[in-house]
Amino acid sequence: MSWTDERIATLTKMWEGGSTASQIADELGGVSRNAVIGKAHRLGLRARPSPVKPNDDKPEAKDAPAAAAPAKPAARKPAPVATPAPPPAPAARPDPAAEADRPAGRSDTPSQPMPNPVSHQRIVSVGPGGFLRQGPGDQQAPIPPAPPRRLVPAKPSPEIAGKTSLLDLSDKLCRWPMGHPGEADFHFCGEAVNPGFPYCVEHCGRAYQAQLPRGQRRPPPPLPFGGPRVR
DNA sequence: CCCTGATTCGC
DNA sequence: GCGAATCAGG
Repeated sequence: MSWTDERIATLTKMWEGGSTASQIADELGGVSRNAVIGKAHRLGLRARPSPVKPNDDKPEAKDAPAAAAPAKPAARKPAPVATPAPPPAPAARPDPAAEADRPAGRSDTPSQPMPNPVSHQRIVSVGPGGFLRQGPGDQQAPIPPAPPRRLVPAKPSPEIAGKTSLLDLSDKLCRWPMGHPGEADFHFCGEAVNPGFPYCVEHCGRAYQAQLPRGQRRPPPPLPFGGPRVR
């Protein structure tokens, strides 16, 4: 397998989206987890919570910096090269620049068909309500809402009028979330449930989907990544 | 053991 | 450039 533009794009999106190298690997198919990691690094996509080497940098203070070089594993690295040239490396490098300059190179032809984001069913990473599932290490804003200073009887906003709110839910009404929590018009489906399920028939179709065996996932997947929120 | 990403190095 | 082998932390 070779790294085509599309495969690289998938890799990039999934990597930045927080998918693990393993997930990316068997999503792409034909490549190993190592291959994905190797490629990701070659692409310059690095920096993401690695289990190893959290990088503990507290060098100077009063220690001689010179004696820190040959620490331990000489078994693999011969490298007898005498290169005592420590470049000052003055330029600070802002990382975000690397990913911002991509629009030109893309093959975004108008013939690209991706008209129906609703019908995609990537089970791995999009949850009900359209949230992108991420690893625990990837949470960015742990504290979204500033708590109100005074509790007030939650006046129903105009947007929610007639909608099924949390308090309206019963085991007869579909609990499928519409919109996103925190938004003014967040509510629930409210249709009559599919008996025995928490959702109506339509949303049961969204909630319960067959999981294909690992190796058998569809090879050319419509990407969930970059795709709009499903609603 | 399993998982993870990082790194090295022969190809 | 590629990726298996290896390392190392969770």
